[in-house]
Amino acid sequence: MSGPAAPRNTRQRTAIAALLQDLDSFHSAQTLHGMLRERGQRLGLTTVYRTLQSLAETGEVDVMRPPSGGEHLYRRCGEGHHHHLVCRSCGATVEVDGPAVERWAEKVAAENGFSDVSHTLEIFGTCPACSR
Amino acid sequence: MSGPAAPRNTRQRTAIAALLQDLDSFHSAQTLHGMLRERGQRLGLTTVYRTLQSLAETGEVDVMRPPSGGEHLYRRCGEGHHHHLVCRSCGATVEVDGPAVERWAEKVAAENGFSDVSHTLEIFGTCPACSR
DNA sequence: TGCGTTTTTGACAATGAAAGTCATTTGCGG
DNA sequence: CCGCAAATGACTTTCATTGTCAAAAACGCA
Ligand SMILES: [Zn+2]
Ligand SMILES: [Zn+2]
Ligand SMILES: [Zn+2]
Ligand SMILES: [Zn+2]
Repeated sequence: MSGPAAPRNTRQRTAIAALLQDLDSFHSAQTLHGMLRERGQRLGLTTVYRTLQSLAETGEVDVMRPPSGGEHLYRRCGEGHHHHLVCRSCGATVEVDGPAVERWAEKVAAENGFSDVSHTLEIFGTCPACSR
Repeated sequence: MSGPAAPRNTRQRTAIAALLQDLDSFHSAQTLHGMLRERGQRLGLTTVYRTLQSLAETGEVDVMRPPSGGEHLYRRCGEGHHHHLVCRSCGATVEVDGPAVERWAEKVAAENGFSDVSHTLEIFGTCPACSR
């Protein structure tokens, strides 16, 4: 009956979590790994991949796949369901909520007899700083 | 001043377009290539990739990247902006419209000073046929 | 604090989708 | 039918991500 064993507190996992706390935009595993090395951390890229995956599974970080293609991007986000307004140029991200959208998605799915419904929604644009 | 030269009418391009007309769910380049070969068509995978990319650029097909990861999926869709309600199990797809969502996205972006706005939105679920 | 068990790590190899290469083929305008 | 630019495809390359497995580290317990 014991839940799914909590991950152990390793130096690497702690460093990754700490870095994500400091960042407010989405970054790839490779970029995060680079940042950590610059900070003097010694860890493997494989570990970064695995840890991000683990954090994503428990909902501690959000994952997004940019429509333009390329790597998966990760960001430490607030609790609960939300969406993102992301700057295409600098990655600056604003968490947004849309209760009406949530209801609309549920309704559309129900009308078509779909069950077990989820959705993805991201808004992209150029942020004020970048449009100068 | 001449527009961007129209693509030539090749046997391969015609076959790909024709196959997409017959299908109503999203499929990967590899899957489409396999289907075409089964139909007796002789063409290279590279050509399928290139043609799908070309069709996507002109908006003749929609591209989606499943959140679960994996290959890009393509589907011949109706004109104009719309979104998709997709069965996670069989890929069955319903095109859906949400004018209110469009306005909401615009408003959220405007409120945050973002310009040049676009968005992605897909709804996933289990279709009636698959939930039997 | 020392031990034993189990998880985590990381260097390296393997995978696989997608893009690049380039010689050959082919559509198409004249 | 000619000529040329675009398209094709077998092959190579790229590169994000996952698999492997021996060594290292965490943690419950004595
Ligand atoms: Zn988020
Ligand atoms: Zn939502
Ligand atoms: Zn289905
Ligand atoms: Zn829309």
